[in-house]
Amino acid sequence: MEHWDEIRTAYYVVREGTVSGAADALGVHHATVIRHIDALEERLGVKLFQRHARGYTPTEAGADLARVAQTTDDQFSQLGGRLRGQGETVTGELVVTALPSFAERVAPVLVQFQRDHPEVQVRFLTDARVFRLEYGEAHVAIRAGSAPEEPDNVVQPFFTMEIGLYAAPCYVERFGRPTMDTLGDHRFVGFADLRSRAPFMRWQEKHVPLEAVHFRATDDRGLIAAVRSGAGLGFMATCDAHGLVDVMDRQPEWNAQTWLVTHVDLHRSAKVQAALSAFKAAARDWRRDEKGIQLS
Amino acid sequence: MEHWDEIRTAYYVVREGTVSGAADALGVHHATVIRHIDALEERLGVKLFQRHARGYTPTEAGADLARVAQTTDDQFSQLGGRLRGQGETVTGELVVTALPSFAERVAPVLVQFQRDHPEVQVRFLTDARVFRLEYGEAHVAIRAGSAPEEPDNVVQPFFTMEIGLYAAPCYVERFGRPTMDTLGDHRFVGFADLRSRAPFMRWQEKHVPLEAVHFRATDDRGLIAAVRSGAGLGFMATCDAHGLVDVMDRQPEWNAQTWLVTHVDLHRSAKVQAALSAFKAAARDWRRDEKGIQLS
DNA sequence: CATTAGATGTGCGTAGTCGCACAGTTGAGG
DNA sequence: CCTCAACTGTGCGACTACGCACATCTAATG
Repeated sequence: MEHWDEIRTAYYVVREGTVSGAADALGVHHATVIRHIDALEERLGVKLFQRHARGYTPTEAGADLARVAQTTDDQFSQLGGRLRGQGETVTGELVVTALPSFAERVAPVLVQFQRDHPEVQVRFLTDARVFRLEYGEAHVAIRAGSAPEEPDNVVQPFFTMEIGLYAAPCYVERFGRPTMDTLGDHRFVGFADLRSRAPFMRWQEKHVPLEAVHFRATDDRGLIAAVRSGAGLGFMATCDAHGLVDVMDRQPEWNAQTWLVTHVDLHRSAKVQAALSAFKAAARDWRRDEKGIQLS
Repeated sequence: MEHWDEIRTAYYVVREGTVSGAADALGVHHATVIRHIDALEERLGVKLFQRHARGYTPTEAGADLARVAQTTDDQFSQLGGRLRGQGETVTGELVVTALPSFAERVAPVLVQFQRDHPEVQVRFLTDARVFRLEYGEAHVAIRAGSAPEEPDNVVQPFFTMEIGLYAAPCYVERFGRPTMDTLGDHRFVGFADLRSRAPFMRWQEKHVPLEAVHFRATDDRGLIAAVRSGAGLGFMATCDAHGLVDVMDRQPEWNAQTWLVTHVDLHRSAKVQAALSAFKAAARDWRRDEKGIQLS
């Protein structure tokens, strides 16, 4: 029971009553219809039709086949409508992945997105490991660092996370503020992973002697907690720094660029497009807010 | 949503997870599978799979399609089993048509056939008009007269209905028995339709003057009733003649040959074959009984 | 790190399938 | 009774779609 096209042909012959009518309805030549029927009967070893010069009348076997094919045709029609519409409606699941560090910034955007599109179910995966878009693990990934260059991934700039060098008030009270020349005299907080590719860490590696880093944390949360406790100077996003002291003029090379990454196969779908535009709108808002803060 | 074969291909890709696996399972080259998927996605305008070097993972659209195609595959498999088995099982309806004259002889055979095959529903159509096998009006037709020669009909001899010339006892008492020379002096019962092609009627036309036919009936039942009432001499089947007087030596040329006719498209099916063998067995029994009667 | 097995993707030649034209047949209608 | 229209059926030519071979890539394994 392979060759579903032949079943479809037989179904149309039952529906139309004649080979010619079925051929017209199918948009093929009537010789093709005859050949399909013959092949199907040959393969099944059962006569599906009684042939006469005025048309084909189905046998019981043919009528049985037509009933099954009828439901199949209906189901496929519905499916076709669903699939075609799926490109234009925003429904189903939206899977977004990001580094845990971005959770606080990204989550509100997703919550708002879900409110705007009540029919989507948002799944937000935060994990240190890199989810693979080409395996369908997520629709949208938020990546940091240099622009990803994997093939089949469409990459768009998201936002630049502004980074500053901060210290707890009690630390400043005790050790003062650093200058470019006195960096080695301060205590720094860094990442445990020495090979971190964060730009501010590259800067730290270059300008701060290794022995000046007295505290190392596995992730940004630990780093922030350490800085807040007065462990030393540490780089972090400006938004995370409330209550801390901005101890040095910000340098653009510290900033971490983030990217919105989608798989090319999913990028065109309306759902992903809607999510991307929501993210980009949020990024615009953030930029405006920062400028507002700067201006004020 | 035409091209059902492509849907089937996509379904197999979802099932197997890889294009190559699907190609093996389908028995085609993997290039064909790729082309089918590409064509289907192109036509639908929706990505069904995310491609990567280790295989194809379905998108939501692909998974949706696979669910529908799964049920379709199941239904088609069942259908295939049903249809293939249909050639070998004896179920469904069996439609037999015959002249009303044959009803009494044929009906018992059909009753027995239904007892032997409890799953068939017998429909026995008796009508003067000729049912057309090529339109699917019946599976088996019982015809009388010269062998039918329509194309696409397979014809087998059924039984020869032995015909005798009979009269009611009261008629014989009054007029005696006819000889070949005194036929014109007797009263005959015939068919109203002068163009009857029954062989005994042809004989009667040839040897009995028209004016000797004093009674004409539309069918054999009327004829028999007339003879029984003493209207005159009449031809009828030996089996219908109980209580009547066999007034003349039977001549073979009176006998009516009957035929079992089936349409070639249905002839090979087990159901029709079973019905035919039941009829032929019955005919054998009848011949044996007649010979037994002759011998006794 | 090199190797290998297994996967996707593409150009090319061929084989299978389709469309066309014509023949043959049936049923309807004047 | 004759004509006409519609349908089935078949041989032939063209074209599509298939299989093959090769290139390329990835992940796993030693």
